[in-house]
Amino acid sequence: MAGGKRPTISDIAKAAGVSTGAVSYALNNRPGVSEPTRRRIMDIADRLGWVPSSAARSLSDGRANAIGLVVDRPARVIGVEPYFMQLISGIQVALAGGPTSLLLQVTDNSAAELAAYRRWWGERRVDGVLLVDLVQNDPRVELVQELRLPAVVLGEPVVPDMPCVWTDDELAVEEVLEYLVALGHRRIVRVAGPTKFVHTQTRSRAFTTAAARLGLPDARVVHADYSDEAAARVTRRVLTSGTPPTALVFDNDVMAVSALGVAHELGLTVPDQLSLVAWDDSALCRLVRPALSAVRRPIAERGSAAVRLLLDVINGAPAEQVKTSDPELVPRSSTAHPPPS
Amino acid sequence: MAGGKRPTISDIAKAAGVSTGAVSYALNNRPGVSEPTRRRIMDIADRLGWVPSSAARSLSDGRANAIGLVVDRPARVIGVEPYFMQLISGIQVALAGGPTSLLLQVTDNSAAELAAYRRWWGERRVDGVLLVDLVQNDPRVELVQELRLPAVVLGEPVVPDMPCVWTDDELAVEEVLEYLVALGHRRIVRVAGPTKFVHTQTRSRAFTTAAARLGLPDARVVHADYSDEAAARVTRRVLTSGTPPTALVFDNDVMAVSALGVAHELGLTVPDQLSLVAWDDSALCRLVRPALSAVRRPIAERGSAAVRLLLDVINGAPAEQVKTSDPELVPRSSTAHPPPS
DNA sequence: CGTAATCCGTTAAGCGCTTAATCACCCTAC
DNA sequence: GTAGGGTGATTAAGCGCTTAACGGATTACG
Repeated sequence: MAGGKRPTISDIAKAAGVSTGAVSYALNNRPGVSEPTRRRIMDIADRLGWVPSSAARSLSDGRANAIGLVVDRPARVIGVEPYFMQLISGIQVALAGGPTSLLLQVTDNSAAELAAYRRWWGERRVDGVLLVDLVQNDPRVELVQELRLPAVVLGEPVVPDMPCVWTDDELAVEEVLEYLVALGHRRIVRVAGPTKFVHTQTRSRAFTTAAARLGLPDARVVHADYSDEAAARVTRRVLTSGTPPTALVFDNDVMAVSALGVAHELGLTVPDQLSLVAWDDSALCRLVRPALSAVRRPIAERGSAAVRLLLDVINGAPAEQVKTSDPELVPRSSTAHPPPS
Repeated sequence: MAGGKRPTISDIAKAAGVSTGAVSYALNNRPGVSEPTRRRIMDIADRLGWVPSSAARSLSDGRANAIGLVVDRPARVIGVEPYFMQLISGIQVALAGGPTSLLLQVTDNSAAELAAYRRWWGERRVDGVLLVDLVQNDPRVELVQELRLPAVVLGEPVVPDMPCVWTDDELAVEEVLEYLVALGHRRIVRVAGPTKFVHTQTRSRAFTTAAARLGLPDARVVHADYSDEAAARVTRRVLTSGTPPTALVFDNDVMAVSALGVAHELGLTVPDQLSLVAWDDSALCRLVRPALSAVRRPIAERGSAAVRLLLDVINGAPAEQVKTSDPELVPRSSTAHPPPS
């Protein structure tokens, strides 16, 4: 309680009249001390407000009691996306109560991200890491395998033997397309995030496949970078093309909202003349007028599940591939029948 | 480079044919080794890919090389506010390159936040902490002082001897009011965040003072909790009262956007019949139609400055109170002359 | 030429904790 | 009566690094 001096196990040992070894056994609930002694030691420990020094513990047992997350998105974009904060709050839920802390780093390029993992590993600062936004042949995967650094991917199981937590996005893509088709749409364009991301590719593939199955020859995918500027540019181009689509599906909320502005500017009313669907539901989607129909994914759940899996993997569990609950389309006011053509 | 085995200084010592002490001196750029030896040692060190073990270093020099940030906002709200992510990205900028990492925790009640600080201190896991969202007689201030845990407040200098980084919100409040008055508004209501926060009080006080100075008897402050639901409720009440205001000033972007929806629902056009100003500018403000006039604060700058100050304080520097650059009003399309009454 | 100062390096203790090895007892079994 | 087997404790080594204290060799100086 008092400021400055932190009690150590040897303070406890002195107070209890036993060796530090006994204190350690007692405090860690291991055999080697009698019940009365254990009780006495524990009483003294929390009377003194003892908390184990993480450095000492790490040094001796090799565990950092921390996991790392690095988010590689330019500062410009990072503030905008609610995704990460929701993810982090999910992570915390799974971490709460336990001895493990979260180390966070935000970088603005992939090299810095790799360097961060390497440094954390070298410093023995983390027991494992979470990997988000996987790209094709992601160098991080190679790195963590080379370093034997336990890691869990937040995303589809594309790397064999790599534990991951994923959400069935294909299902959601199909649901969205079927929903739009049921409304009468035939010309649908998907405004995707950067091609490099695995999840972008997954969704695009699912989109193309489902479009073929549903007989939509005009369905296509265009790319932007998640920013509102790029989305506006792309949307404008698409909407002013020869035979413009009647529905757009976006890879995040910001781009969808941005498109709403573009539609307005072009004199297109949403949803009567143009339907819009956002991915990742958010306050943004709810608040905007018209409110955006969106695919809601269990983001916090992903975070929690990933942490639990990572902690297991750190403890030597086999590399599972965990699926979260399914995403669902939340229809709001940005989708309706297409105008009669 | 290779997986599994991390080199230690004694590996380096062996390779260089010197003692570990010499290696330590060389690697830390301290006197005690000759230039050639130092160079040889350093070469070997980075050929081996040596990185100091943070646990070992902490244990021996007492430094954790980490700072902590705990954000106490309910999960429901956290994802929505771009504030924290921007803050974090500012924090990272100041941390980049150095040996210090960021430990992040999200809690949903104040007791858990206190417990987190206490635990980090006990575990010697952090060298200092950042305090956000100060409240009146904040128990965290007492705690860090009692523990002698270096801390920097992100907010106004209300606690003497407590280092802080603040932004001149009063100035911004005045600017906003003067701007609205210049447009012709006389009935202005401020929709604030929770009263408990010091920054809420500061702005409210500034608002009341400036309103008096400008001769606005009807100016008043109502409170919500930063959420869109609460804001909608409050806004609806205010706008349907006897003599409704012609301009509203909000404490965050989400509430302002929410109000936009309410206005729409009540058949009030923005900005012609109602002017809206958001605090903290964001993509949300830019993207919404009409785009919201907003007060832009240098949030990332705050984060960077706070980290720099905290690192100084940890190194024994005196408790400065640093002011960031001033906030500025960014006028957009949500503010205009009030309707002729 | 003897002594002091300087330079470069080694030794060893210590940071707080874990844990294998050991030990001192007491109990039981044959 | 002694070998064997538990208990419940202590001892001590070790995790990787820092750093005060020490020491041997070289150089400077009166």
